[in-house]
Amino acid sequence: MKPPVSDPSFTPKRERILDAAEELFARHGYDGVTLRQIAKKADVDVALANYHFGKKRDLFEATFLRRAQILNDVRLQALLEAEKEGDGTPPLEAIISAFLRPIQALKLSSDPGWRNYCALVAYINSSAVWGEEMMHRHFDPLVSRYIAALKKALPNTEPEKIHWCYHYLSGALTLTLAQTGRIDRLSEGLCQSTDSQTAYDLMIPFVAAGFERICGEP
Amino acid sequence: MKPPVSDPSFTPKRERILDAAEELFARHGYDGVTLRQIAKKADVDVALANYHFGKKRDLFEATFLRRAQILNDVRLQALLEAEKEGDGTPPLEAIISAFLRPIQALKLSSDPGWRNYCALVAYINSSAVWGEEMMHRHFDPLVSRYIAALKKALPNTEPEKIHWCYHYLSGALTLTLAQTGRIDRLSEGLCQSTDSQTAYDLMIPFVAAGFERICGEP
DNA sequence: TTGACAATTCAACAGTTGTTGAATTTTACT
DNA sequence: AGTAAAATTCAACAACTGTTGAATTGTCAA
Repeated sequence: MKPPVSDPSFTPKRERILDAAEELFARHGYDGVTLRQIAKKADVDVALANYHFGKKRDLFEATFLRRAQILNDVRLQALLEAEKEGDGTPPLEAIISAFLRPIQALKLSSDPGWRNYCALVAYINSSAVWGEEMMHRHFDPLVSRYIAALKKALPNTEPEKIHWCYHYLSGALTLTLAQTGRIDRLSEGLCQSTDSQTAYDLMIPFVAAGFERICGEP
Repeated sequence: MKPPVSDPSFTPKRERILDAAEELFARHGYDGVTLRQIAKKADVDVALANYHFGKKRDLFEATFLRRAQILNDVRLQALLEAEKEGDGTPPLEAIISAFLRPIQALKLSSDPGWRNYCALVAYINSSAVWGEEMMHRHFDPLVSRYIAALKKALPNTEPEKIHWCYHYLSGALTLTLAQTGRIDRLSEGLCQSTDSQTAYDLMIPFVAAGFERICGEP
């Protein structure tokens, strides 16, 4: 029962609560999950969630925050590397790759928890109740850096258009993260929601072409 | 208290329940809304929802179904018209327009209920629990016709790619319908979630360019 | 007016919810 | 070994949930 140096408040059961909450919140949303369901899945007493995290709302936020910083870090690193390679102004597709590839990498990583977390982010981003506040506080600071890079890569473009294009990108990504299984049904098994490789390989050029059309670059 | 000829089971309070359910379900999701909240907003007794619709789940489905047929109808008409103008094989952008413009038109219509309904569809489409089954049953039959038209407009393209491109289109549309207000914040007021005109004017060429890039047409 | 039937409300149920304070166990340090 | 603190469980609460059957009101044709 040794805590990792990084987190002094580490506890196995505490972590299991977060894992269970991640999975359940991602699938059923905030109101679709009870603390007892979470406790049962984590094989823990109900009261323990309150002891560690306080109110249900705080547990939800803690679940969201646990991996948010990691995601922001790998994304920032990808953006910085793209800017280094591009001498300060990387080409459009490199910026979009730096935005999407880190997510793909995390989903393909050994930790299966990232799949649930991605679905959780999709839920939050689609929700008018949670999305506006939480995404803004914890993701928009970095997203603003991507927007700035896009403005540099697409000069002479009204900022308004760049924001709308990012909005479409965000939508395509969000539905991909949600993994609702609808594309599987609609394509009659031809495509799979879980096929991250194809999903991101095609999303990047798709979105890049959209940006170029709207923002009038070659 | 005269029922419109079209619906023999019409009742003002019944309709008010649907209106209230539409607004609340769209914003807070299925589990985030109680029957008492709906009844209160509709200024009606709780038991009346059960009398008219049965279980809560049935009320949810009835709310979804009320406008689904209308949406499918106007969309089908738009697709047929595009096919007529294009001599059976309308160009790519005409198909995408036939898919998106009807929604824009409904949102700009006099009935403000369509705004709530669009957010409800966004919620359902983003949900792994509801999306797979309900969207498949009630929307995919028509969507398959759009897919077929896309295949005709983009011959020599692997169907897999067309399905993924439609998936990105669906994602961009879904986030637009959700109207979470995030683009307002991120753009610092430069763009508004409620600005359907710009949202769809830009979405159509954005998506068309994406299709062309992936499916290799001029 | 009466009588039927639909629409609506009233009252109440059994089960579940988030949350809390006290009791118990485990951990870590001397 | 002993002890204080942290971690965990136990037991219970008041409030709220969806749902139902009986009672009341409204509607409209005979």
